[in-house]
Amino acid sequence: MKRIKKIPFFTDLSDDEIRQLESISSVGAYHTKEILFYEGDAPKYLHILLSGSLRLYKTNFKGTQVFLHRFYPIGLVAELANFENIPYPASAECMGPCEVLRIDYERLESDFFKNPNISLKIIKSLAGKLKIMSEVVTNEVILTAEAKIAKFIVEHQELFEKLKNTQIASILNITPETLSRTLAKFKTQEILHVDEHHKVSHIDAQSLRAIYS
Amino acid sequence: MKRIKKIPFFTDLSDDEIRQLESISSVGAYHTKEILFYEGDAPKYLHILLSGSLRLYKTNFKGTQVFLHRFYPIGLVAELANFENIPYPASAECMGPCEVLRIDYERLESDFFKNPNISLKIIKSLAGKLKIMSEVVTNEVILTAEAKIAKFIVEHQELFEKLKNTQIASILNITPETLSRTLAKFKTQEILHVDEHHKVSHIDAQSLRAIYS
DNA sequence: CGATACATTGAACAAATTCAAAGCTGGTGG
DNA sequence: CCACCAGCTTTGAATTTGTTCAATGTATCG
Repeated sequence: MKRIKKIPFFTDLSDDEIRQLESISSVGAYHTKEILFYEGDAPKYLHILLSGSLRLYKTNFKGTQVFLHRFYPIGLVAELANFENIPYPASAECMGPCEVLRIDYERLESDFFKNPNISLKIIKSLAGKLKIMSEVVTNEVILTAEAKIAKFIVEHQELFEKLKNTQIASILNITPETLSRTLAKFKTQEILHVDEHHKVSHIDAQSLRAIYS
Repeated sequence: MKRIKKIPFFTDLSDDEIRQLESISSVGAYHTKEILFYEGDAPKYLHILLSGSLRLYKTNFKGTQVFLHRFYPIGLVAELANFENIPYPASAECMGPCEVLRIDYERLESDFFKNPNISLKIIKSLAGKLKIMSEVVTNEVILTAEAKIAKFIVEHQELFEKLKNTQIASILNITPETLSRTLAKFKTQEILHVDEHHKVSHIDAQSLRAIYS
C-alpha cells in the first residue's frame, strides 16, 4: 500500500519497514454514525484516521453525550489508551464515511518504537492531544455558557455561520435553548447582529473577547 | 551533579551527556506557596520536580482556582507548553518547600531529543499527563458533586480520613458546604458512617461505586 | 400546501454556590 | 483547669446558571 507512505508518521520509514508495517495493519471502512470504539473498550489497534472525520465524546450520568473533539485526517485517534494500556477514555463515532488504518499495537510497539523518527512524531501527536484536552478543560470547566458561545463566534465565525443552532449547541455542550437566549442577549447588547441563517452583519469582537478572556 | 543521574529520564545518559545536561540546567529551591509559573506565562525551562509537591490549577472567570492535579517527584511538570511552544495552560504552586530542576528547553531539544532513550520516556510522561487530563475531564465534566465525593472516598479513603473538609472540597472543586451536605446525605442513606475526624466506621463501597460508575 | 425540522420563548426545575448564622473543637494563656 | 478564640463544620435560605418541558412560531422543501 502506497497510502502508508503518505502518513506523516511513517514517511521516514524504509520500503522494507513499510512492508513490515503493512503486514500488521489493515484499512477499515466505516459508514456514517458507525462507532470506532466505545468508552471502556480495551484497545487492541492503534487507529489512524485516513479520511472522513470523527466525533469524540464521553457520556455523562444522564446518558447525554459530552462532545470533546472532532478529528480530521491524518492522525492518531486515541493512542493514549494504547500507550497506557488502559480502556478507551471516550467513544469515537464517524461523522461521515471514514477510512481508518488499524495497526496491531503490540507488534507496532515491539517492532517500531525504537525508531527515533517515529517516536518524535508520537511525541508531537501526544502533545497535540494534551493541548486538545487542556482546551476541553478550559471550555467545560472554566468558561460559562455565554463565554463558550462568545469564544466560538470569535474563533470560528465561518463555522458559526455555516452550522445550525442545534449543531453548535452540541459542539459547545449546551442546549439549543441556551444558545438561542444568549444570542438574543448579545443582540440587545448590540454586541452581535445576525441576519437569517447566522450570517453575521455586525460583530463587536472586542466585547465578545472580553467575555471569555 | 549526581542528582541528574537519578532522574529516571536521564539514567541512560553517558557521563559526558550528563555533564552536557548540567551545563544547560540549574536547580531552583522554592518555598511554600511560591509560584513556579503562571497560566499564560511563556515557557523557557523544562521543569522537573525533584522534591516537594506542586498543585496545578486554572483560574475561572470568578477568579477562583480550579484544582487540576497534584504532582509528586520525580517528573516533568508542564512539558506540553514546551513541546507545543504555547503559554502554560495552568499555574503551578508549591505545596511545601520544593526543588525543581530547570533545563533550558531549546538546548535540550536540539541536543537531546534524538536520543531514543529520552524520547521514549517523554512519550511515557506525555501519555501519563494525557491520562491525568482525561481524568480531570471525567471528574469535572461527567460527574456530579455527589459522584465526585463518592469516588474520592472509595479511591482515596486514606486521604479522606486524613484531610479536612475544606481541603477535600478544594481538591474536588466543590464548596465545603456541598461536601458537608452530601456526607450527611450518605449518612442518612446508611451508605457511609464516619466518626469524628472522618474516620470511616461503616462504608458501603458497593453503593458508593454505583453512584459514580 | 402540508409536513417536518428547527428556532424561540416562557415557566418550572435542578444542582450547586453564596451568604449568613450558629455550633463544635482543640489549643492557649490566664 | 477552664474560658476563650480561631478555624472548621453544619444548616438554612436565597441566588445563580443552565436544563427541561411545553407551547408557539417560522422555515423550507418535496
